[in-house]
Amino acid sequence: MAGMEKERPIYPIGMVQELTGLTGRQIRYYEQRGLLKPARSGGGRRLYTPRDVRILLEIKAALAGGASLDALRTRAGRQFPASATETASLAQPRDLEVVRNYFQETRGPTSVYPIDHREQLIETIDELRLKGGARRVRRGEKERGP
DNA sequence: GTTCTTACA
DNA sequence: TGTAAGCA
Repeated sequence: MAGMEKERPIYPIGMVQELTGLTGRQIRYYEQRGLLKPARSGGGRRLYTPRDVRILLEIKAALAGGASLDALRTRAGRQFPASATETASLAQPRDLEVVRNYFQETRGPTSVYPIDHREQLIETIDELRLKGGARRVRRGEKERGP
């Protein structure tokens, strides 16, 4: 069945860094914050599944869109990430373009990201942008950095 | 050589 | 978050 592929823990953190473009520090930090729980090898090494990689990419995109780790952690408690709609909803209306741009232009890291999911995400974002109207960023409002 | 934990700028 | 130290 679709979505029932084997998700064996196989990637060492170094590989995950290459796949996501995140630093080991960030990856471990997100785990510390409860967004991930990778398996461990006998020697204590972290082993990530393809799903873990997707989750990290979701986090990266959501964070770029202005979402907070706490907001993401709330979702993680259940079945993070879930859907494209949910990912898009994590971003602030004014930052939807940032998230959309990420999924639209990102190359390497998305080699492990389901293309259909990405396209669905972009469509969802476009819908939200239209529905939410062309809300503009208020001048003087605090910006979020990486 | 790679990853891990802890700690500090 | 980055980086360094000291291990496994």
